[in-house]
Amino acid sequence: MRKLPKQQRSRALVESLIDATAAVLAEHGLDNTTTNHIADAAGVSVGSLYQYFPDKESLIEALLERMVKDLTTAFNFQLDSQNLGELDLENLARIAIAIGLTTLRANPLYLELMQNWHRLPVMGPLDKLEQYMLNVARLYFLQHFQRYPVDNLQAKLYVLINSTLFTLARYLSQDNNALREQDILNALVDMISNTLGNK
Amino acid sequence: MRKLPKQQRSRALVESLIDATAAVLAEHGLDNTTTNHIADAAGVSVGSLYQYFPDKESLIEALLERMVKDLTTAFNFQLDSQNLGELDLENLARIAIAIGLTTLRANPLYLELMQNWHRLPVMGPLDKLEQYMLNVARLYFLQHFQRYPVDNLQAKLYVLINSTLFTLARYLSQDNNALREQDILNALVDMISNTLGNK
Amino acid sequence: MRKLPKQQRSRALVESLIDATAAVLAEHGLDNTTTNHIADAAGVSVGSLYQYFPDKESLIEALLERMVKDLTTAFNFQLDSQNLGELDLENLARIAIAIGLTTLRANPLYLELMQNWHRLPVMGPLDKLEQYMLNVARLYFLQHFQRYPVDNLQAKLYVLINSTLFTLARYLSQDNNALREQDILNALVDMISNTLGNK
Amino acid sequence: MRKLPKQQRSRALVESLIDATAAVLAEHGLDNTTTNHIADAAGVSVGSLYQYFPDKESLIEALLERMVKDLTTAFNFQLDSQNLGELDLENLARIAIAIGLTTLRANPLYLELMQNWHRLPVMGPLDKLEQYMLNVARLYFLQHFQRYPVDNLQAKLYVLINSTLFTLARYLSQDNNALREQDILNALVDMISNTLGNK
DNA sequence: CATGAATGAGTATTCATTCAT
DNA sequence: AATGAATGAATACTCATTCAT
Repeated sequence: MRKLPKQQRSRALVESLIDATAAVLAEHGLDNTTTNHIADAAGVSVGSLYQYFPDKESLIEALLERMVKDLTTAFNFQLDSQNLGELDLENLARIAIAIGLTTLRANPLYLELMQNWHRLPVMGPLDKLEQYMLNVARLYFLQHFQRYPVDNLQAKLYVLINSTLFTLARYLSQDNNALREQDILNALVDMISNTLGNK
Repeated sequence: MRKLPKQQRSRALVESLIDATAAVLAEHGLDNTTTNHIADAAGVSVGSLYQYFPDKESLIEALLERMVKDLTTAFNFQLDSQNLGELDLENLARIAIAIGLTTLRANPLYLELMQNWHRLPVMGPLDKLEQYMLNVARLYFLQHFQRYPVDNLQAKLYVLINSTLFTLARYLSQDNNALREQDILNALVDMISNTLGNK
Repeated sequence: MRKLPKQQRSRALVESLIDATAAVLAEHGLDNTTTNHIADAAGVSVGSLYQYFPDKESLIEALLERMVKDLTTAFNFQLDSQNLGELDLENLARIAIAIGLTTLRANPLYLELMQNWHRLPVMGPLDKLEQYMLNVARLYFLQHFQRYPVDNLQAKLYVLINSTLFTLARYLSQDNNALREQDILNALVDMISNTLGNK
Repeated sequence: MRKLPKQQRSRALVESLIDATAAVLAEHGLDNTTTNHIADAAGVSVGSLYQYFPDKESLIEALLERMVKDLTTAFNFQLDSQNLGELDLENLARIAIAIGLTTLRANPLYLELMQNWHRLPVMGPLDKLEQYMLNVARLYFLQHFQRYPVDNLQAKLYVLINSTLFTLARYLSQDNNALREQDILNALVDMISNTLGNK
């Protein structure tokens, strides 16, 4: 019972450092993000920063990991609360993408992050997101094999998941967009359901 | 008549600097690519480098632009030589992707580049490639409107083109891949033809 | 009576900190010897370390002092046990040097220390060793004035003692040595007895 | 003829950087000697410093090397000008030591250096001095073998040379000295001639 | 136009030391 | 007395860019 405070403080510090990383990243841009800035923004000394993170990269990685975790948490929550398993492919895809967009939009930083994703020094966490999506998708198809028998499923899932993730990322990172989000959303959903759905 | 030599020299110098950028990038990695290295590799002084390129980024940008140009040239060549206009959607997609992969593989540097694409300081040229593909695709559909009437064409093309480009890029940038290239290719082609083709 | 335990603990802690300093020094090298490492190795917090030593230098100084104390203790022991006073100069020198080498060799750390002596931040304890040797030597000559009347005794002792100490230190700190220890020893003894002995 | 200026400038810069190293070392002490200070003192940018020296250590090494070179040059000069070969051992030793002291005293920095010699990060150049002295001594004995046949010559020279060098260094590095330089000098000469001279 | 020596702002990281608990 | 989390000053080194020759 008396151990919690210390661990809580540590945890809080770690979180606040990731927050600070996000804030500095958003304000100064990736190139002007220094460890000293981050420490300042977190109201902590640089020394403390290095007590919790081995180097600068790991901070950005942690930030990305948090985003991925937020996304998967949001998905899991919906998967549990609604009976997503009952939905058909099209609606599932639509809802999944909507959840993703909502989660990203909920935290302005994540949008900033998406706008700079191609300059981040680490992509590792993306692999996790890809994996998570692949697993969820595989599970879904295991349960609905009858309804949606698919050739070459593995490759198709890989292609569709990466397509969706990167297309959304690119769409969000382009400022002036002639295309409406609704149309993009529809196109993505079409793409997914047409590729996987049997006709 | 006396101006040409000079312009030719300029042009040759510019090319050799881009070559050098590519070589240094491939050999030393993005992080150890310095302007001095590039100038050395090109057999030129740094000063001269800055005579032709305003900064380091522009060198990499030029390199990317060249890649994009190689790609579009290859596409154009095939588009002209074969009667691609006669092909159905599926075969067109398959051939287009094959051309892209062939062109990238023809220059080992381009593969290196793809493996580091997410760390490049510039993405600009990608826009051009996207634009080019969009234009070609639009043209194709203009000519085959009858055969392939498509709702929401603009958005679908945007989504499909970006999906294809980034999925390929990611596929090429992942070293150990459980998926065979052939399967990826098929999945991409399926995705494209199913999304655009009327059923 | 109740005070002793506390003082004993203090004493034990001080010793264990010096031990730890020695161990860390030997294992990580002078440059990677940090106060935190030392505290860890001693199983104590850094705070406690600073309760007993004002700064890092003082730890190394204490270590050197211990070495000097070990040396003088060994000398004293032999001086008492044998009747060194009865020996002639040559044998005295030979035995003294042998005692020194034996003592240094008995503790592997001391050898490490000698190999880095020129990088140690403190030389202070050396003064004490020099003083001790000077005193012993002076005493010896006081007792044998008749046998060994020497001009300029003070300066000669200073020169010989420093010569012996530093030459041995340098010899021990050079890894690959073409010269055999025995020859060095003989040369040193010759040097001492020829310089001080009357002819 | 047109190449000289550039090389001369380089050479001058190198020299001035070594001078600056010496000056900063003397003024701020070894611990507060930073590469930026040195560059400032040399009236040069840090970047330039690193164009000529790979790291900080190499600067100090160069300084020591210069001192060693000054010493050997002074010795060589005297060896040539006077017929040192004709001198007897005692006078040779006396003159050699005097030359050393004179050379060191001629440049106040060298004295500073001697006072901090045990804190210098490099000892390399000392090896060269030792070697030089050994060579000179060996040559002398080759020519005077008849007059001075010596047992165990190699070891004795090693011992005497290191003894002399380090004793002088230590003497110069001790501020308050009860002993007069003259006495030290005599003691050293006695030590050398008695150890090597046959009686 | 070419050169390449010179620049110097910029930054990640360490570690001796302190002090609130 | 003990702890160890927090501190933050301090520093070697890099590299894009400039400009005198």
